[in-house]
Amino acid sequence: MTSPEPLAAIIQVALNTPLDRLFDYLAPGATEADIGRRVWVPFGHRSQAGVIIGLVEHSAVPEGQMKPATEIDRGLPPLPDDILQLARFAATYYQQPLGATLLSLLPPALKRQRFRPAAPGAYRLTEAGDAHCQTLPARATAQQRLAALLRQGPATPADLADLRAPLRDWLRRGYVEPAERLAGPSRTDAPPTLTPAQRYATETILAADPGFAAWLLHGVTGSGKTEVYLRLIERTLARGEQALVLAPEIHLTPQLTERFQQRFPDKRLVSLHSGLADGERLAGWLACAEGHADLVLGTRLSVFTPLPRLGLILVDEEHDTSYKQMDGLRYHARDVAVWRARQRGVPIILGSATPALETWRNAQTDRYHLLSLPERAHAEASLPEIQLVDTRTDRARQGLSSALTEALHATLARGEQSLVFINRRGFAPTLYCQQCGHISTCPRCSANLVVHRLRHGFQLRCHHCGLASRPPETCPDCGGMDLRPFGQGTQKLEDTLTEAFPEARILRIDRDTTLRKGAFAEMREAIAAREIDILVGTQIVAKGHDFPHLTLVGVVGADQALMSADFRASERLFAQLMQVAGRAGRAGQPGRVLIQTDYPHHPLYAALVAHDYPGFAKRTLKERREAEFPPYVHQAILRAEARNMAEAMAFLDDARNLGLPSAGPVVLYDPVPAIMTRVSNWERAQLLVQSRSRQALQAFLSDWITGLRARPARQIRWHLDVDPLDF
DNA sequence: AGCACGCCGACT
DNA sequence: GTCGGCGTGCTC
Repeated sequence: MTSPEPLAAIIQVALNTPLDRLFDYLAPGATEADIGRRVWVPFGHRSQAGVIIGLVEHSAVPEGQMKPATEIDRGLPPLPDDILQLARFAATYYQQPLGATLLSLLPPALKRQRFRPAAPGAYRLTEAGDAHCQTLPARATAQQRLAALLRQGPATPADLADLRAPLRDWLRRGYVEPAERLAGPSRTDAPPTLTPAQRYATETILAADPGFAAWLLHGVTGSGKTEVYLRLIERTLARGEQALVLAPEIHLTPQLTERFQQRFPDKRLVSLHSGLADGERLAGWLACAEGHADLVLGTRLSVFTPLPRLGLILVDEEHDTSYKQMDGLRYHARDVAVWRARQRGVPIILGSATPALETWRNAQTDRYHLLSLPERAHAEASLPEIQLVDTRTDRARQGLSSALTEALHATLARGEQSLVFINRRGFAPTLYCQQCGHISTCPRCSANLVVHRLRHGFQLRCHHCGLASRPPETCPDCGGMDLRPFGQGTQKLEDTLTEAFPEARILRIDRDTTLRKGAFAEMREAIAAREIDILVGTQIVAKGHDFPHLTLVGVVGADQALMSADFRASERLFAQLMQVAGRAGRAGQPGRVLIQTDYPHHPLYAALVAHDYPGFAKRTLKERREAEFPPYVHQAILRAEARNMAEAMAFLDDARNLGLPSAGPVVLYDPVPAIMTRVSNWERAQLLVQSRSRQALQAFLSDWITGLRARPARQIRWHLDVDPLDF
């Protein structure tokens, strides 16, 4: 009992290298308690941060080769066992080395030797602190002043500038804790009354057996999914547990954060996303890991945050493709979240108006429990009326049909707001020679150059490699003088609208106008303040923002996606149109949606007009089953890039031959050039691998990748994408 | 992935 | 005679 733990001489360290193995270091004095801790070790010719994964007494590494670890960081809490397990799962499932996985889920600040969490925005008294204040002797003048300040509510570091010594002492003794922000004017509005569907969903989940269960909350836009989340979180917090809420985009989190903080003013809320400065992100992460934070709201990366008291996981807009990481560890945060919920034995709720078909099928086969919110939460807000404008008869001029133009006029006349949605930024998608039909293409990519308008003049830009150039004066092919922008982009549509509605205040929202930090928030405020009549925007405006005065949505250029070679394009289009349609008409005003199309009889549009997601899903799933596509099979893609296509294809041919003997039930298709054949002068090819059995695929992949990594791949860049979302 | 070692062309 | 090109090989 009192005997010291045996002195483990050797630690196994995970490091950020592409080498899929651990490295042993001498660390006299290391104990089991150091597992999960950061450690600094000499590696090759420099020093690296690693994570201690295990302790051993003997190593296969020859004695003379083993180096001593430089320093174990015992100042921070170690990564808890469940996070190590979660990382192990993700590394195995997504075929990424454990070291690279672990170090990518650590806040970046922890990978540097010197780091400092940002000072919190404010401090506040804890319950213990409150009690302590009652018993303060009168002569403890500094503490008396501190108590007086803090008992009025949270105080900022500036307020407490001359009280830093007692503050530090109180922090250490747990009388004071960091507060994420000053509690705003504490709104004590009674929570809204639940609709019957909301009440049913809430009560069903609350009444369920404790432990893991996955719920799909399928609710049309405006049906009040967030209110259901809030009720579930309320109970989680009341039990002293932590809730983890994932949201797809940084832009979306401020709105949610505000709403959550207002509802739970005395709880500590942390928001985590990659837009934070390293210090802020570390501070938030530590608050979670140390159990001080009650509610975590974050983008996909926050699924890996240590949470000792985790009691509930929510994934909002679970179908959103930004949950899938597109490089490095190519994980899907929703899927990792489900695994984590099961591991921790807590419920998880996936919310969406248009669930991913994978998720919908899981609900159909009872792996997930389905709960539906079929109506909008406000009795007076009915679903928007979706109409198709047949652009074969009502020809669009400069992108606008007469039906849409009239509707915009009428909306403007009523003093209400409109949104024109077009998923193409820039001025026009191509520059076209009237004489010979030449279209300007990127010299480095197999893509057309997009025309952008600058303050003076035009620019050609490649949306894939970033190349920007001046438009040629004459056609490079035939010398023709008549080069014209062809087609519609947000900028041109903005011009067209300005001309057609000179009296309207028009605002364009796309990635180009929201690059500046805070720009998006300003625009949102301008819209809320009714300083804008017509919005023009890309998908960035489609996602989850409430614009209460918006009653008309026009959709331009949607047909584009119907032509895509990607089998998921129609699923994405349906979700996107449903989402943008949901922007129309919320608080009591009916909404109207006009979609311009050359294919008014396409079944996708028919389902959309009927607000019939289940019908769309049923039909699409049937097609997927017949074509042997996900979710009926599981896929992985081996992608290769080389300076020329032959090399990329040769690498994949070779990889295929390597895999064939052990493929078993796994099908290896022939390598093919990627849809985007060339990007930044790298030619790309891919090899699709699939199986009905996820286990069989997993087993195959791990051997295959090990074999692939073992062979030299000169001049080839390659990676494996498990459960790829695009091709 | 880094980063150094290593063996062949144009420069003070 | 050297600086440096990036091929190849290693990292406890």
